[in-house]
Amino acid sequence: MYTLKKKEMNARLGEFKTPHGTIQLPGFMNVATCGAIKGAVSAIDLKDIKCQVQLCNTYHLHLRPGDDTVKALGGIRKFTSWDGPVLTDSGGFQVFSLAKLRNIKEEGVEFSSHIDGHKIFMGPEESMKIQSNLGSTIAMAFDECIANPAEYSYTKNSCARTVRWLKRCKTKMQQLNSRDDTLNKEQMLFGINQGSTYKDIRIEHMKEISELELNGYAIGGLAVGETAEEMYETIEAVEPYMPSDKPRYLMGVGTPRNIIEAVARGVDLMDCVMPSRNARHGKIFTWNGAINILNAKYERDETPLDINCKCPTCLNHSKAYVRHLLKSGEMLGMRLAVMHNLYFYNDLMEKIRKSLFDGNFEIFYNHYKQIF
RNA sequence: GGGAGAUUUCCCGAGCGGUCAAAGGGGGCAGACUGUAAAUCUGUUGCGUCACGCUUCGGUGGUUCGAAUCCACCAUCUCCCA
Repeated sequence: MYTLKKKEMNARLGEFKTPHGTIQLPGFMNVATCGAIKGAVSAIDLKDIKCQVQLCNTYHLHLRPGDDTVKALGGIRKFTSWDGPVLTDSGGFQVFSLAKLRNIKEEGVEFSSHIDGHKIFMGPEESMKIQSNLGSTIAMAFDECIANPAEYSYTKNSCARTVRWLKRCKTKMQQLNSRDDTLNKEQMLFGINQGSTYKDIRIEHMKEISELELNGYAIGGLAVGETAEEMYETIEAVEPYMPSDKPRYLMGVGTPRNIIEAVARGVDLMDCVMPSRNARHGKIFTWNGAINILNAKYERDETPLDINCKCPTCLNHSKAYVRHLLKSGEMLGMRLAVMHNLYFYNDLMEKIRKSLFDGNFEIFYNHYKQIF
């Protein structure tokens, strides 16, 4: 259940009660695609990096270890030893990212496994079944994330299909939630808005899916090649049509700047691989902008990654040490960098919430849009 | 003591007379990364007044219009025979 506590500009301070814990909004979801945040970060570390929600992936966990296995082991939360909320992405994004390995039809999508090439079929029913087996807190609707740029007519047809798929998702989930052997009978469902950068299609699509009374609504298909300005304009166009009593989730976004811009436009939830992936590649987020810790100038820098950061890495280690570990290919280097970046993102959300609570989000926004 | 082979740009390693400032790795330097086929990918890596010129392939001489590539000697290393 979503509660709006305060609003400034279009930004919403709120909270979202789930059976697995309350998520303070605006919030960031930490991406653990295969059941772990890449970079050797375990669920027992998540509290230290202020993580509220984990995001896992239907497609990946279905392939390995298999959603039936996860179910047999008590579900994704028990399996990973994380007792907080988990959102599972539907596999819809893989329709986009595995473009060369798939074939889209009305019933669903045929993939070739990226692991061994074997054929797998996933449609709305399959995705819901898998997510039910995983026992996540929130399941995402199975959608098609359209590549950018996209033809108008293709986009329109695809969105119409995504609505049909969404209805099938809802029906299937109701069925699954009422079964005795279902792990999480209160599993929630979020719908996903698509429409590329065509505002009329976006709005029409949003209107249609908002009628389905889902637990939350996501904006998908952004940050896939369009400019940041186009992304912001798309959010602005769609936002008035998103139910205000439900959480709004902008999928797969983004940079710290993208995040404050999205929050300022009424977005509550985000997720992105950027903090973890960039950390593995040496790009470190700080309150003074991003730095590349691999740069030679940090070879003897004894200061922490960010002088103002209270993460486990910054409290204990220097730039020089993290740089050395990363350069040497030591796993610890990735771990320390990933922990920092994720803490930074979660801390960013916390500071956004505080500024909203204190009534100075606009000052915060204007200040950090200069830096990020 | 005799015989065979090696020595290449930071490292490893191609090259066997011109198209070689010299393949390919590694390392270095820099960049990218947005619901993770991503511990990945891209660029760059002798010097300069940089669409041209200069100096490099153990050393010194030599052959040739032209040498990292051929010859002689020297140095160092490896292996085989005594």
